[in-house]
Amino acid sequence: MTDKTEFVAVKPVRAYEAIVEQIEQAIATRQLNPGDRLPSERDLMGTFAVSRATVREALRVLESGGLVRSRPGDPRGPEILQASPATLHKAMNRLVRSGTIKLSELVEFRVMLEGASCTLAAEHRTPEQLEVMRTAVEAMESSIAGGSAAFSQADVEFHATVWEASHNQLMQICGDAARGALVDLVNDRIDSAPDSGAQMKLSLAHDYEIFNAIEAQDGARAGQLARTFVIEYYGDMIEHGDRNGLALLGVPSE
Amino acid sequence: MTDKTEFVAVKPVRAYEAIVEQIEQAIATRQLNPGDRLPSERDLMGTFAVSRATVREALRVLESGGLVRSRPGDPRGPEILQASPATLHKAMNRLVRSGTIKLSELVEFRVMLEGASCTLAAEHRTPEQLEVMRTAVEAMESSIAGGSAAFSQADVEFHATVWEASHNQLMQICGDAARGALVDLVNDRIDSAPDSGAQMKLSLAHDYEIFNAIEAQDGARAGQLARTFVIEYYGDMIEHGDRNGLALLGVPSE
DNA sequence: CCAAGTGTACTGGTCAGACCAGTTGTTTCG
DNA sequence: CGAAACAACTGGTCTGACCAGTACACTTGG
Repeated sequence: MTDKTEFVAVKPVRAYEAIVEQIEQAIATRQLNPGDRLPSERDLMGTFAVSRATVREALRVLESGGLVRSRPGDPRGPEILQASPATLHKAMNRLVRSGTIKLSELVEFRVMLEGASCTLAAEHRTPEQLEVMRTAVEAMESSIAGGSAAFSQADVEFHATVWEASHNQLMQICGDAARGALVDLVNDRIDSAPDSGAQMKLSLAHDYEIFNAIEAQDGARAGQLARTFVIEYYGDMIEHGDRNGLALLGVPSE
Repeated sequence: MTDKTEFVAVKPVRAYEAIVEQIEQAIATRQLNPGDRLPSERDLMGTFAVSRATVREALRVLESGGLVRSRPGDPRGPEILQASPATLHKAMNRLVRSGTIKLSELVEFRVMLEGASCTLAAEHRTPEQLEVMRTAVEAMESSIAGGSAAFSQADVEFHATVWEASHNQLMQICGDAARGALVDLVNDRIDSAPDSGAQMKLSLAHDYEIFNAIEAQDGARAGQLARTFVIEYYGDMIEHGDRNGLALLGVPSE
C-alpha cells in the first residue's frame, strides 16, 4: 500500500495542544463519557509530565469547546460534559457576523431546515406535542395586542416544539443555531423596531396554517408552507442578486 | 422600560473569561480587524492587570476559537485572524459523532442537505465547477474496475464539488460533517466490506444522473434525484420503524 | 557604497513554587 | 444522634524565572 515515502508539511505542536488532542480523542472514542471525571490538575501534570500552567491551558481550551467543566473545590475533578450545541451556535453566529457567511446563505439554510422539520413533525408529532403547539399558537393570538416580547416568546415556543416533534435532534440543533444567528442579525439591522402589529398578524397566520397541516399530518403541505413563509419573511432583507437560489428551494418539485 | 427590578442568576466569571469576552467583543464590533495585532502578552498583563498565566489562558481560548494566532518571536504580537468555518466544522463534527444521534436522523439530515445543495448547485454552478464534476464522474467510471479506494475518492470529490457549487458554506460544512459521520458509522457496521462492484455501478449511475441535471440547470430534478438516491443507498440500514420520515422527505410535494 | 553576517532586544512556550477561596467528607462535640 | 468545626483536597491566580525562537537594526567585510 505504501507506494512512496510521502513527506508532509509539519507545524510545531505545543505541549498543551498535544494534551487537548489526547483528551479530545479519548472523548471521541468513548473512553471518557459524559459524567466521568478527569484527574485533578495536579495529577494531570504528573501523567502528562508538564507544568500545571500547561495543563490548565489545555483544560481552558477543552472548556471553551464545551467538552469539560472545571469547578473550584470539587475533589472529583473536572467533569466530562455531554456534547452541546452551544459551541456550534457560537461558531455559526461569529461566522455570520463576520460576513464570511452571507445572509442569503443563512436564510437558505433555514428554509431548508424549517421545511424538513415541519414535514417530519407532521409525521412524528405526538398528541402531547400537538397540544403544546396549539397552546403556543393561542398564546400568540392572545398576546398580539400586548407586548411583542410575549408574542415572540410564544412564537419561539411554537417553532421549538415543531423541531422537537420532528424527532430529529440534528435539525433541531441546526435550526436553533440558524434561528438564533438570524434574529441576532435582524435585530441589529432593524434595531429597536421589533415586530409591528402587521408583522405579528402575519406570523400568527403563518404559524396557524402550519399548525393545521401538522395536525392533519400532511407533511408535504407543512413543509411547503414553512418554506414559503420563511422566504416571505426574510426575502426582502436579501440582496436581489442572491434571491434566485431561495426561490428554487421554495418550490422543490412541481 | 424598567418595569421591575429583576434579579437574575449569576455565575462567577473568571478573570481569563472576562479578557476573552472583551477581546471577542472588540473583534465582533470591528474595533479589531483581521491582520491587526494584539499587544504582547507582557503588555496585555499590564492593561488587564492580571498575570501572564491568565493572559495566556485567555489567548489560548481565543486561539482555539480561531480568532487569533500567536507565533513565538513575532514582535508584532498575536494576530487577529479572518473568521473561518473551521471551528464550526469541528463543532458540527463533534456533535454528529457524539453518538446521541440516531442513524435515521443522520440520514434524514443528509437527504435534506444533499437535496438542497444539488438544487442550489444546479442554479449556481460555474462552468469550471461543472468541468470538475465531469472529470470526477469520469474518474469514477474509469476506476470502477480498479480499486474501490480510487473510486470512492472520486465520488467524494464529485460531491464536494457539488457542495462547493451550491455556494452555501453552511450546507457545505454540515453536509461534509454528516457525510463523514455517516461513512464512519457505516464502516463500523459493514466493516471491511467496502463498495462491491454492483454498489459502485449504482453510485456511478446516480452521480451521472445528478450531473446531467446540474448541467441542464434543472434544480428541482437534481434535488429530487439526490434525495431519492441517498434514501436508496442508506434506506436498508435503517430500522423499519424509523423509515417513514425518510420516505416523506424524499417526495416533498407531489 | 552595498551586501552579508552579527547582535540584541524582544516574542511566545514552559516551568517551578506559592497563596487564596472554595468545596467536600469526616470528625468531633453538644 | 444531629450539628458544628476541621482537614484535605480542589481550581483560580500570581510571581518570577529560563529557553528557543524571530525581527530588525547594526556592524563589518567586500
